[in-house]
Amino acid sequence: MLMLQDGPLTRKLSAFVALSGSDLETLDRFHRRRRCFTAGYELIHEGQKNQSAYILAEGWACSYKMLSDGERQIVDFQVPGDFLGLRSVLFRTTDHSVEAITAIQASEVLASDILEGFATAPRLATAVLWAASRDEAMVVEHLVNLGRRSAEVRMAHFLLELGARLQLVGIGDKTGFDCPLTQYHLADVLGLSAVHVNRVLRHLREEGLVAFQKGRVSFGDFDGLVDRAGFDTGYLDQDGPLLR
Amino acid sequence: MLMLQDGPLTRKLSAFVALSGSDLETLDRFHRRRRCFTAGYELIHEGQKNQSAYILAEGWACSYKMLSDGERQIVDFQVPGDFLGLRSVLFRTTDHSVEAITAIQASEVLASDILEGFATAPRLATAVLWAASRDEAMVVEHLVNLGRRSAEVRMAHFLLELGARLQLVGIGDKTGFDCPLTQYHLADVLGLSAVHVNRVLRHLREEGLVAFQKGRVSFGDFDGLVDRAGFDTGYLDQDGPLLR
DNA sequence: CGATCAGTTGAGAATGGTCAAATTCGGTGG
DNA sequence: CCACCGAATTTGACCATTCTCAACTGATCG
Repeated sequence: MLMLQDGPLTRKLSAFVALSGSDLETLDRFHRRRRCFTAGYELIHEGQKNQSAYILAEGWACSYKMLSDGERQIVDFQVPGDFLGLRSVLFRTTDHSVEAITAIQASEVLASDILEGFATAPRLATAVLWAASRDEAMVVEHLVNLGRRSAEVRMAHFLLELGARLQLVGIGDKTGFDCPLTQYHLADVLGLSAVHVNRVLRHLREEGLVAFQKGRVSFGDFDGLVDRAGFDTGYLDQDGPLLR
Repeated sequence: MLMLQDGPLTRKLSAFVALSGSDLETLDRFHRRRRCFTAGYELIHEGQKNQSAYILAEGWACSYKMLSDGERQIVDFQVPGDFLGLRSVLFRTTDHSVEAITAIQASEVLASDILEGFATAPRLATAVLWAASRDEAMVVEHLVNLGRRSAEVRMAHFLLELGARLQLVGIGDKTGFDCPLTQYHLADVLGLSAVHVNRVLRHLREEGLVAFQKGRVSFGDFDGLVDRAGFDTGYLDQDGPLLR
């Protein structure tokens, strides 16, 4: 038997579906085309056609849309173990862009890899669809965040969600996590100005709930923060998919 | 050959993929379990398990999440030809609720219907996946709407999107469409207060761009409204799916 | 040692929310 | 047909959150 990779994607999927040896081999074949990109590189461009997808192995990325007035709305961040542009590989054009936030390593996955892989490893297929469904649930939760929560609650909720995602792939724990985002990134994902992000962070820090400083998020009072945010992990830990 | 139904879903899917006779027969079998629900009935409840999905044939519905403080964020409205809870049928639990806005007629679709149907009619499968992908793109666009657009632009954008969707299923045209939504519905989808919704509507009406009155949306100056909203239909009319 | 970029802070302005009170409208019972 | 009810809409006054502009600090980097 081969030495199989044990990357963050494997770790994430295994938390929800018990993958067989053949599933793991198929998943391993997804990682043949390893690529490196520098921080700021735009991997996927809105409106472009016939893109490939990637599995992020190392570093952070974000998906976003630009508006005509030059403003940007970040839809979501991607951390190790996440897919980049999975939907753009199944449908010809993509409706948003994806760029690297840090220097990243990612495996390029072709549409044919996915289609063939799913045919031979149905259990893997359902696991990947589960992950895609979770991503969609997160987008919906962001929508609620933007529509109905105050800046401070929004920030608290966002940091908790990010923490939960990172724990799942073994990065960070209850005390906090390393985080390469700038306050401008937070502004663009939360629909706030960078100035207000700064004020909100200060307030949360002064209350001893979370500190966001020098590339690290430190939870000072985890339960207090959960309470403040009204954070319910329900949308993150769904049951496994239908086909067992 | 049977007399096949020609509902709004058929109409919508046919606009993007040429469905064969056998696709249409399979699609027809999705419509065997016709149900009626009164206005306000909650078809799908957040957190519930093993739900079925529905195809909306007549009337309007909305999907939403409630917050702990009693506020509501509507994620999207569903109009004839849309699926209700498609994702909740493939994954065990659903992360949001769906309720009927008007009295509605909908066909109940079981997970087994979908899986069997997709096996025998792959072209139909890709068409349905295309529709699901379009729905996802709309959620992302709503996210951008909430995060980065002013109340007035948000409203304009929303009404234009709704108009475009309804035209596709043959309800309404460039002059406007009938619309059973209250200003409270608009507030809950746009993340505004009902009072402010009213003010924004008055302003748009006074400028002659759109009127929202007595259950009808009338476009007074369609091009002017498109301009005001920065509306770009790109995310709605994607190309057909990969498999032709 | 400039230059640049992220972060920080203050002052004033604007967008949108809250509260409260009319007004309109569709239906419903008499 | 009319009176009445409740829901939806409309408007005004005031308030809160968040934005914008502008300046300043501190770190990093060539």
